[in-house]
Amino acid sequence: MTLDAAAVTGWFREHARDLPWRRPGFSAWGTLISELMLQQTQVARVVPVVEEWLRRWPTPADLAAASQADVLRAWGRLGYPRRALALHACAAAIAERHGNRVPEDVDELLALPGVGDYTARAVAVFAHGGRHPVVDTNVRRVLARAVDGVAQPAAPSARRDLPAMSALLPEDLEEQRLFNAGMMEIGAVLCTARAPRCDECPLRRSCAWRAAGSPAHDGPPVRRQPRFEGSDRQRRGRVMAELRASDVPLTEAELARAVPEAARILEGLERDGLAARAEGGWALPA
DNA sequence: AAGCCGGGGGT
DNA sequence: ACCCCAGGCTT
Repeated sequence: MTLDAAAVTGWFREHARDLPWRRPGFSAWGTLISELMLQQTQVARVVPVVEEWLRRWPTPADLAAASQADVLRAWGRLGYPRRALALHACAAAIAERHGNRVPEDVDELLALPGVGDYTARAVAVFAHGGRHPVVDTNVRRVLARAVDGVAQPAAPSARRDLPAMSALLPEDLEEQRLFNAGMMEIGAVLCTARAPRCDECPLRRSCAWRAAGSPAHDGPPVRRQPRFEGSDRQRRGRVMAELRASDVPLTEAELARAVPEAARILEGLERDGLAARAEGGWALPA
C-alpha cells in the first residue's frame, strides 16, 4: 500500500470544513452549481453566491427560464463569466434531455458544457455517491508528494492521473467518497503549494516527500503566468462590470471612458456571447 | 502542448 | 509590489 486511505478518511471525518455543499440534503443540482463555481474561484467567495443561486433557481428548469443577463448579474464578480453561461446551458440541457435531474453517468456529465474530467467525476461522486477517481490540482499535488516524493506534480494527464487515483480508491462506497473529498481537502488546507503544514497532515508518517527531506522542485521552472494588471482579462472584467451595472445599453464611447480599448474588447465579448449589441450600444445578452 | 479566460488573497 | 492560484476549452 503506497498511501494510507484510512488515514485520509479518518482525518476528513474529523476535520472537514463545514461547507454548504457538504450539508446533508444538499441537492445534486446544488453540487453541479458549486463545482462549476469552484473551478477557479475560492471557497469563501463561492459560498454566498451558490446559496443565492439555489434560493433563486432551486432546479435546473428554474435557471433555464432565466435570461442570460440575469444569470450574468447573479454571477457577479466570481470571474470567468463564461462559466455562468455554461451553467445556464447545463440547466437547459438537463431540463430538456434529463428530466430536470442531474445525470449520474460520467459520460453524460462530460457532455454538458463547462463540465470536464474533474467536474464530471466530482458530481458523480459527491452528488450521487458513485465510485470514481476525482482528481483536481490539489489531489495531484498530494499524490506527487505522498506517493512519488516530489514537490510538484508533472503536467496534468488524465491518462495517468485517473488510474493513479483509481488504484488507491477504497472499495467501500462511503469510504471512497470520503477519500476523494479528503484528498482534496488535504491539498487545499494542509498540503498547499507553498508552506505546507506537514505537522498536521494525516499522511506525515508515510509521506515519501517528507521522508526524502521535502526536496524542492528540481524540474524545469514552473511557467510564469502573465500579469493581470494591464491585461485583456482585466479589461474584459471591467467592461463586464459596467454592463452588469447598467439597466440600459451603454454606448461604445461610454464604455471607452472606463476601458479605452472597449471597441476591441467588446468584439471578443460578443464572440463569447457575453455582450450583445443593443439599441444605441451594448448590453448583456438577453 | 500551449495559451486564453477574472479576480482576490497571501507574502 | 509582486507572486500564486486553477478547470475547461480552443488552437
